[in-house]
Amino acid sequence: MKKSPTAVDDTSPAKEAGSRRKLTRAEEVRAKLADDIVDGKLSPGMPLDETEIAASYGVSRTPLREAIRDLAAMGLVETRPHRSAIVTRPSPEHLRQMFQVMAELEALCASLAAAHMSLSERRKLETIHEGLAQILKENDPSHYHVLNEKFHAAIYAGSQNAYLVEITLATRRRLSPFRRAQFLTAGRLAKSYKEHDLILVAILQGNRELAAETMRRHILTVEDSYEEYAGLKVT
Amino acid sequence: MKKSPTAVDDTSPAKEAGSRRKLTRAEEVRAKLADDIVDGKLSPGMPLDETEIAASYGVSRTPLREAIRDLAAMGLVETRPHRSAIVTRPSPEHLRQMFQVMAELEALCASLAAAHMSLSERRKLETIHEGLAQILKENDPSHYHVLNEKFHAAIYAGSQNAYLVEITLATRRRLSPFRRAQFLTAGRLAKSYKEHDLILVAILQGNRELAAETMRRHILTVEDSYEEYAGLKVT
DNA sequence: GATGATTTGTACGTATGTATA
DNA sequence: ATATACATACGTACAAATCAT
Repeated sequence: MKKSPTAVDDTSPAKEAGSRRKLTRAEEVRAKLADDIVDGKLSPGMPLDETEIAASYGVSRTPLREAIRDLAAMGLVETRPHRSAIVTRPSPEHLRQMFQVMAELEALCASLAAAHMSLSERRKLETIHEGLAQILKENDPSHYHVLNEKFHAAIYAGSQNAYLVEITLATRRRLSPFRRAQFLTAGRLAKSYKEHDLILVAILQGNRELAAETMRRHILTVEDSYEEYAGLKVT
Repeated sequence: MKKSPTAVDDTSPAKEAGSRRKLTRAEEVRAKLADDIVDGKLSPGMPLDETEIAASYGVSRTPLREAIRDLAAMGLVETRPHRSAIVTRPSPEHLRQMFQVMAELEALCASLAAAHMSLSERRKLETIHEGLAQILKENDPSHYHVLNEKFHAAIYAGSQNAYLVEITLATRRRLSPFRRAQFLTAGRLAKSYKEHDLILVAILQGNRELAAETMRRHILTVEDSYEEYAGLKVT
């Protein structure tokens, strides 16, 4: 596991759990580029020169082009014929819309999880939450981020709906470049943990409405936090 | 407009409204393959031989491979390294999950539309609905289908959320191969129209909850209708 | 289980379209 | 506006992996 800490897994369209089959060059390059975009090493708006990048990864342009096409389908880059692909730079309005949908998707996950999560899944979620409490004490944003992803992923899985998990993760990945800074704003760590606590309780109680509502609020708070950091907020 | 009646538009990842720029070969082939899958000319499980299909379309394997990769990202085909891509054949369980998510996405669209639809959008929706009434009299399933798509698309647009529109349309496209037969079941046309009527009224009244609930029911009824037709239903 | 046939994955050269002087 | 430079789109050849016998 030498992936970057901020990497969102499941870069593949159709993914099997632990299958460690040999990757094609196109898949390798796609994974690397996706990570670089998700954790901000490639900034929104930046053009991706095929020849240049292919050379830098030591592959020909063919697999690189396939990788870029996948990234375009994921929404991470935008392509137009005969022009370089560029890292997606959504307008503030489009970003707002994506956060709104993200909030609803996660709320739906939470609601379904409250209804259908298995006992072992509930225990696992609690364990992750306790881990977050530990990290909170040490005030370590980067470690918090990793476990935070797991907390949310555990709730997605609890929905017992693979398709919902798929589109929720895909949306999360698209938003990742714009959520990175969230834990840098003052006191966000502690607030996030408290929100998680409310969500966890609601899910464990099997209260679907409450789970949905607390999760929705949690996500929209993340958006606020980003806007605050990025200086987009009017407030 | 010589596209097949059942074709779901917006095959492109990033689409501009009326931009009629010259398509690349990869885009042309992708559009054709997507249509063929969506309206069932290519059956789930069928392998797509690259050499064969490339020859049949008169293009080389390079653009064809790019097209297949896009289809894989859309979920219309499944690919595994060094194996032929096959038209996606979801399990009954996975199909159920997709319909569940579809119902929630459309319900969200309807809810947001009830809150935010513009006056001209409302009028357009009414016009479409009246067109459906006309077609209903003539009992013409194929024409009903075309306008039915427009009815739903109009509601998506009314949500004022481009990202929601994007993923809802994408989900609809993925489900299309499994919804084709819905209007063949007895009386489905008339029932569908009545459901639309309830949805329309709720939206025009600005009743978000009711709009969501009537839409959710409508979609799940479509699923039932498919299952009935496909013989999957236990009832 | 090994070997040949078949199909996919990759490299590279040329054609074509875009941007800029 | 025309031409030139440059990046992408596509075709073809070969390598590598799968499958069929």
